[in-house]
Amino acid sequence: MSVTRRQYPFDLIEPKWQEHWERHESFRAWNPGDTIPRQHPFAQRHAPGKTLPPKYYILDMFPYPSGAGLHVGHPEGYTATDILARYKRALGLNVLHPMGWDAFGLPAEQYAIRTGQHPRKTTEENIANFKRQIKSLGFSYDWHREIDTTDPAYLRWTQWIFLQLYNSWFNPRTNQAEPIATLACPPEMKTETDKRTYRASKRLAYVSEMPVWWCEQLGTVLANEEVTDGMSEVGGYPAVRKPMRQWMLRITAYAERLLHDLETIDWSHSLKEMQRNWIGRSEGAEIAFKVCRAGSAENTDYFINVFTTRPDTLYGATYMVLAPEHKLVDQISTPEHREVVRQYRALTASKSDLERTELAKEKTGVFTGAHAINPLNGEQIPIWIADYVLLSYGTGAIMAVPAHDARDLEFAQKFHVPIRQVVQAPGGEESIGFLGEGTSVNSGFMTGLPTAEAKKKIISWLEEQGCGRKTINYKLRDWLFSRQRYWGEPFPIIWKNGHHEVVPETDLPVLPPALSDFKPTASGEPPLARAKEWVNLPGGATRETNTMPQWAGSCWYYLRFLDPRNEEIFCGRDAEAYWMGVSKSSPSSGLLSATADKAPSGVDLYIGGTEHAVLHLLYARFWHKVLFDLGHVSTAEPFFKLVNQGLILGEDGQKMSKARGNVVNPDDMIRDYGADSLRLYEMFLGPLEMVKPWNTAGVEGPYRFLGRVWRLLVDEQSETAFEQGLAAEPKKGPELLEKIKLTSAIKDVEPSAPQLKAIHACIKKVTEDLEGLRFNTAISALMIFVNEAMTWKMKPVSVLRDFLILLQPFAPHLAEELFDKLNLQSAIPLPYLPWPVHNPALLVEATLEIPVQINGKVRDRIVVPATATSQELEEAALACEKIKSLIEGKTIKKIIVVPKTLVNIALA
RNA sequence: GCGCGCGUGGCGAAAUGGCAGACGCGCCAGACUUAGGAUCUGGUCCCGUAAGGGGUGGGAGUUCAAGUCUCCCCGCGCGCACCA
Repeated sequence: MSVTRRQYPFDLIEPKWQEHWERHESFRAWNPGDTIPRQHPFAQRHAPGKTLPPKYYILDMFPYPSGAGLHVGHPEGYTATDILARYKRALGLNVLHPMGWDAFGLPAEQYAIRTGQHPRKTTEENIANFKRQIKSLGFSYDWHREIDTTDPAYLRWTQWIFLQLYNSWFNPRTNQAEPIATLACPPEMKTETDKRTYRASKRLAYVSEMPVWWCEQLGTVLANEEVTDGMSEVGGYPAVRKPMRQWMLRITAYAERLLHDLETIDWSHSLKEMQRNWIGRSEGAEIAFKVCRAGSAENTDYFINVFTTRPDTLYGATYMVLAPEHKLVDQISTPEHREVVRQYRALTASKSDLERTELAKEKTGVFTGAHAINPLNGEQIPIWIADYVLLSYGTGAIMAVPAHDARDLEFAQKFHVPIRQVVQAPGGEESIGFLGEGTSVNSGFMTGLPTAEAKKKIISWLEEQGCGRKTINYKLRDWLFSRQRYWGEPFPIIWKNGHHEVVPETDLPVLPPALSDFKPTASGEPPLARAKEWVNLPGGATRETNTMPQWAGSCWYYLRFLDPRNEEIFCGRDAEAYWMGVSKSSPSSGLLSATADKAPSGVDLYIGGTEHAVLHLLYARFWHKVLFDLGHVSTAEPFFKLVNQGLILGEDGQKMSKARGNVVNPDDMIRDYGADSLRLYEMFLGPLEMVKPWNTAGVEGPYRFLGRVWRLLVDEQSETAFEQGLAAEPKKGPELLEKIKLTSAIKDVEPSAPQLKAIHACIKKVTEDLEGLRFNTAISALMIFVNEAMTWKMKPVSVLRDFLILLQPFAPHLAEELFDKLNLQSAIPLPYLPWPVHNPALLVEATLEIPVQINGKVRDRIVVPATATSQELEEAALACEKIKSLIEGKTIKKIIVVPKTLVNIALA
């Protein structure tokens, strides 16, 4: 490829300016209290020593540095944020735009297992490659703030935050996390052991026995998705559910706040919806059913609690179902049913969650022989177990109302359980199988009430009787936080005589031990358990050998960027207050975005893919709220505005993947067209948030546009000389580049009215589009300007200067090169020059062409002075010959005049 | 099944309820040129020689006026999915 003549010498221009920015630390962001060197570009615009201008924190989702390197999807979001970062800098804001590496993770570890190379080594290589690629795109990151989650200086604070979680409990009275020391133990707890156990049960980080899939042959735990029919996907070995000691984080305590606070942040509707869905709040009631003891020798009373969103249908409950794993199954099953129950439970246990929830599966289940008493009418109803009831949701037991629940209906029909209608559907709809709200029937004191009323009434009745209460249930579960992996943060925890204790803060970081074998051990213990001398501490204590999941490092990285080299604290208080605090919009400029006017807090703009819609974004919000409660950060939410860039598909319209062979490598694009063209094309492709297919041929458009910009300013003859010189001595490129002169058509003269109009129209459109994140139409406005300016015989310097400021965020290398050649002796370097402001007066037209419609169809046009009144417009329209002939003999019903826009004549 | 989003030229796409198709790709014609896969100029929604007519997935509605608002249907994408 790449035999065509280059549009302009981007291959010389781009490295030159990248090196320039690096040498001058052009994009270094300054913290309060920093001494800003006088010669730094920032100081040329913002006098050092004075208070910093308002901040703007614009963040990318930092990448996992995989071995595959960047694909063209990465630079989509990165280019968008870079354009905005450069734009906000030009507006005079102090911009924080950092980049780092989310470098713990499974691929590095698996690669290590296969090749015996230490993950540290491959991670370092991958980071170096990612960094080279990202730098070759000319992004204005502050590389002083680069962070790496695997760096001991970073993971130390990840561990520190874990300790904050560990040392806290959630106080439901204050609805926030508080230090564990404030937790009063119940008076009956006398011994230290009791108290410790009680506190352990309340901590935000706690230990729990959890069943996980364990595969003996592979020597590792497997995810649910990796197990089919009790066999491992890989290799087909048997896998068993094995309870293992796991660390959990009490995210469920924050369910309500995580849900509610979504209303305070500016995220897309669909993203918020996904989080709401994940949290899965539903209002209903918990109802206790007493298990019949008729014929039983035991004295114990058993109660089964169910959760229902439809307590109003209690009269319609004709049976109950427990999840097969429910604790009470063994106790309540009658002797003659024990064997079938045992068999059914064994069958269920061998299935993966995936299989159990498979669609279109026939309902299965067995009768336990036991009955429960409906608290409302004393009726005895059979208790079944069935795998359509999940232990993990609600109470793991349901009251089945087949008449008004699709699943219960299916089950009841299959097993011939009675079906009793208790809700009348509105509008004569079929009532059996009706799931909506209607009117209660056959329901005692609820009969005749609409569903909402019936719910209230039954709940207060249940509460009076003491056999039920109103509850809110969440789908959200506590976060399983431990992994049996090597390449992750070790827990800062030690075990003594069966209880856990923290590693003192002063002993952080706890670094992973040196290992040569990263595989899990045969016993199911994490690989860290192999490092005996690391695990065993003096006095019989041992280290926790699980590690944290990959999410840990990304839960707080945006905070470390604020103060990345601080060794005293995870993030300095002043830095946090400045960058995360409410930004004060400058009153002098109307150009600050609407978000600034709405007084946002936290990260001002966060751009990244939808793949993190729930996991990362929910986990990070959770950690942030804990830090907020404990007084370590000043905002309740971390990311004020969040935008998801749309996926870029391959040329075939399919998702880019190695297997399909449709991956486009940015390196190739940069080699053939340059970074500026790639940046421009990525943004020109379509709206940022839309999914859109890549088309390499399409890069030609922006590439030619940049070629036109080059030719708009450069002298043809000196360029020919450059080309010839380069052909003769290719090594002298950089030197020859400096000799290229600008065209003599560029003069320091007053622009003409049309020239002013062209540039001011461009300023207006580009500015408005940047505020609205409409990069594609902003670029189109730049193209329109250049297309017109190409026809000018004389090119005023001031107009080109303004244009280059507008171009700089999009194509920074070319803009810098041409700006440099303009030789304006500007004290302020291009990236810090004030953004131009358009003058509306210059855009006013003297005359307007106004369409004249009849019944909404354009029939003619009139040219009128821009000042024409509605009356004059109407008269001019009616005076047209064409219009006259068309309305001849017809009755005019109405004439609509939209000033400066159109005239529409409605005929009867 | 439920929720959300989207359907506009050959393609990527524009369009505060007010002239549909800006800008770009591709294509066609021409200019310059030894040459063109560089550049420049013109053209390019459909039917029609034209006048004119039709046109934003389909159907209805609101409106002087609908790609845009409302309802129904069809298609595509994403998310959740036995969530009680």
